[in-house]
Amino acid sequence: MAKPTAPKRNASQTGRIRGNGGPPRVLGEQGERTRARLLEAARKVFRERTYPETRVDDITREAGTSHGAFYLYFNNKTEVLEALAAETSIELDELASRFAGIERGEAGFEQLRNWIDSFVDAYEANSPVIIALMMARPQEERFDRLGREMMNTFAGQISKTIREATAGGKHQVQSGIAATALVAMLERICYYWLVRGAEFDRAEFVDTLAAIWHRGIFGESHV
Amino acid sequence: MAKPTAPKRNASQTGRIRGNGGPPRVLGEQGERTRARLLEAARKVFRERTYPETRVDDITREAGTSHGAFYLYFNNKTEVLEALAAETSIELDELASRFAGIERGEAGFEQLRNWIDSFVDAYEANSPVIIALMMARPQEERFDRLGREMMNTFAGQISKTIREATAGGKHQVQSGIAATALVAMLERICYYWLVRGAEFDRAEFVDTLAAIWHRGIFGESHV
Amino acid sequence: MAKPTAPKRNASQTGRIRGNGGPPRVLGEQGERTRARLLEAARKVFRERTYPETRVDDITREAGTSHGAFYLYFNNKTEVLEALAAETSIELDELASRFAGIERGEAGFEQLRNWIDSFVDAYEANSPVIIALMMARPQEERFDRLGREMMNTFAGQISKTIREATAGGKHQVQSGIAATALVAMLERICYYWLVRGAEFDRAEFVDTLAAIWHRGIFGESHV
Amino acid sequence: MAKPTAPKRNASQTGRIRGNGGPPRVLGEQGERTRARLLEAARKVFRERTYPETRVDDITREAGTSHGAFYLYFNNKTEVLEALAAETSIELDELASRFAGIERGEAGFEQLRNWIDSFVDAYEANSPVIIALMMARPQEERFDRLGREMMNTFAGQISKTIREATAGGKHQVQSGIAATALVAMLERICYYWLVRGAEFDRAEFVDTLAAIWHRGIFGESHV
DNA sequence: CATGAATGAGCTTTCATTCAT
DNA sequence: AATGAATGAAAGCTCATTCAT
Repeated sequence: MAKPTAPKRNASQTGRIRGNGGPPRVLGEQGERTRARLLEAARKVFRERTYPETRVDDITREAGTSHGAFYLYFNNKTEVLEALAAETSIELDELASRFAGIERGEAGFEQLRNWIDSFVDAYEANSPVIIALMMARPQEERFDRLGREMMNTFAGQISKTIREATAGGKHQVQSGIAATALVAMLERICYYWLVRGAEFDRAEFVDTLAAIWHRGIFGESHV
Repeated sequence: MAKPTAPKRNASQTGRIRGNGGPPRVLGEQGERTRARLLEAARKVFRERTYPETRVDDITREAGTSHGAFYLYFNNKTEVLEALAAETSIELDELASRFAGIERGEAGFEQLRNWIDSFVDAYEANSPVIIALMMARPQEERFDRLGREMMNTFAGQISKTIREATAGGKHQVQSGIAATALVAMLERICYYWLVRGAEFDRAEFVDTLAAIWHRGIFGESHV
Repeated sequence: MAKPTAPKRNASQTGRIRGNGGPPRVLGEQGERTRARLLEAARKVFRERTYPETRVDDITREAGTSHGAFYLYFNNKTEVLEALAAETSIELDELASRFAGIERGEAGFEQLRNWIDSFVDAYEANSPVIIALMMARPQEERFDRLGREMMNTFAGQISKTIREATAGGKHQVQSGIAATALVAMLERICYYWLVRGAEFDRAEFVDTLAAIWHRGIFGESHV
Repeated sequence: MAKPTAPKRNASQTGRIRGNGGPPRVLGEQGERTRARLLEAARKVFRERTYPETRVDDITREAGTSHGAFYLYFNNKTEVLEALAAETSIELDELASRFAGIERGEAGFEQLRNWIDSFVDAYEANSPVIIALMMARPQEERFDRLGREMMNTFAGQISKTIREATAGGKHQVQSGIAATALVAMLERICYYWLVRGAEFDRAEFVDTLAAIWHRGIFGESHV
């Protein structure tokens, strides 16, 4: 009875909730629940399969919705990641801001250990998103940009502390590079540990990383 | 928008040339040349497009061969990467072995600078392979394993040096973790710099990284 | 890129309001208003997007109703067009009937001009419906039939006049074919002009068309 | 074995024959045959189902090839129509050029009959393409343009003849409008007759159309 | 050795229609 | 009378791999 429509390359400006044309359409309670279910499912399968490897069907299957429901709440797969990234971003920004107070000396070391401990938690909780953003190919502009921003926010905070700390010393360090390097190290080693399954002891892990950071920021090697 | 399927292949991944049952077909001179051309082409397009984003067609087009020729020399796409990885592996092993002699003190710092400088060169030359292996998902067993091996070889060497250097000092460092962390740092920051286009000055870059490594390996932060 | 499916509907296409079994639900005042709003919205978006390209959502969005409301008043998309076609049909029938009086000679030419002028107005007002019906594919039985009927009603009237007018003359004309041809011409050229944007001057347009009709109906070419 | 690739929105520049990036790839004999088979199949199913209603699968099924083969020769459905349109275009241009010699008077009437007879043949042979182009929605730029061009080429030729013929006479005709109108008439009435199945006698059809054209171009109605 | 045509599973996305509230 | 969430059958397109020549 219904006459099939000719497919259009340039998708019509339709879309009910995925507000391509109209206002972003406020979701009802049930809709909000489904959307949340989809996000949670996405987070889970991204973790299991990696973002690029995840199929929309993996998400809906996990969420227990129909395939079509997905496109009721997101225009495409990238949008889910963006939504999750927003949450992650807030969490990481907060973490970065807590770096501000890190001091020199023994007390600082203790603070660093705690901070790194928190980083590990945050990484574990957000790894699917962090990884996706950190591994974004330059072609994926959105994610590339998000990834850079995340890195910059983070490294920026560290950089400031390094700049303040680095009074003199023999082997000077460029604070921007050093900060980026330290963050990169933290991110990557968490990846090896938590994702790729390297076997480290958490206490040793935190201690060691804290030590390297401490030396990298405040210290100068004994000559 | 389509994910190509892996038509059930019972073929093993061994043979250097197709026909996995017989003895690894020996290549004539012309065959060797074609194979080399394909490898070089692969290296080039992997750099431009990333391994997972590269299509077999991209490689053959670059190599100027027919599409079918590819499967004359490789059983599948993964094998090309493996072949390239073998070359990379040798180069990196050699680099790692040169780490053995790194000493304490000022002289060691100089050695470190040179070594890191070499690392940067090696990274630049081999980035497509390194990245592919470092980003391999656990599901991709072959690459996952190769990546681990690469990392282990590398970190193992560093680890030994650290173990020897770390006599005492306040904040003890677990040499395995530290080594992995330092290598991870080096790999990742090269990625940001050389692949994702962060703007660092090479001299500063090398100096800063050398300093962090030096402190991380030999040093203890001033308290 | 997807063609929506017609989930098997056993429902007939009759009822003015859903629930095809019972008597055609009488609408309250509010219902009548909503239905009218939907019809008006449909007419508007059909004009902008073409009937087959219009999504039910486009209509409800324009009408400011919920998506579901649409199916409260129409069994499916085709029914809206049918409803609009009914209105158009009346208007065109009336126009066709006014053709009856067209006379021979100079006076008739003037009448023809006026009549064609009215046709242009009617076309402009009803183009979305006319186009949809005229372009209906044979598979779309309903529309195909409606389109034929519209054409027949129209051409029938013209045909009669031609039959009466064509006394003798050299090149005989089959009145049925001629009438259909003239109507087809009028419809199509209005389409080029008003829809596809050909640039014609209205006065010239009406004069020229009137002349061709006049010659076609009454005239014989000078030999 | 093969690692599925992440889908990319911006399709890679790949494509072997469909020369999206490289040179248009010359087809071998077999390829040429398959391409021809696909074109012929497309022409057939376009006729049965209408261009917009035709699915790529309909074409490949008819051609007896796999779905993928289609995309080996055409980038998408529109390209097939374009390819067919090129052939049609040549045929129609040739037909239009043959209009040049049409004369006044009785001889001209005979010429016109023959010409219209040829038009009917050409229409019958090319209806799927002609219809697709004539019904192209303004949004489909390519087809819209092709359709206009076709119409202009045609009407241009007629227009010239009308301009030359129209010496004086009472009811002046704007040659551009008249030409477009006559062509539109011819196209549409062929559509009703040959596609929508109106029942006309061919001889009468040709005679009647020729008469209307003759009067329209040369004649003036008897007053 | 080499070619290039062919295959087909599988992915993303669309939208008419249904239905619980 | 109205809402808006959910469904699911297609459609277009991609590309690793196979194979006849």
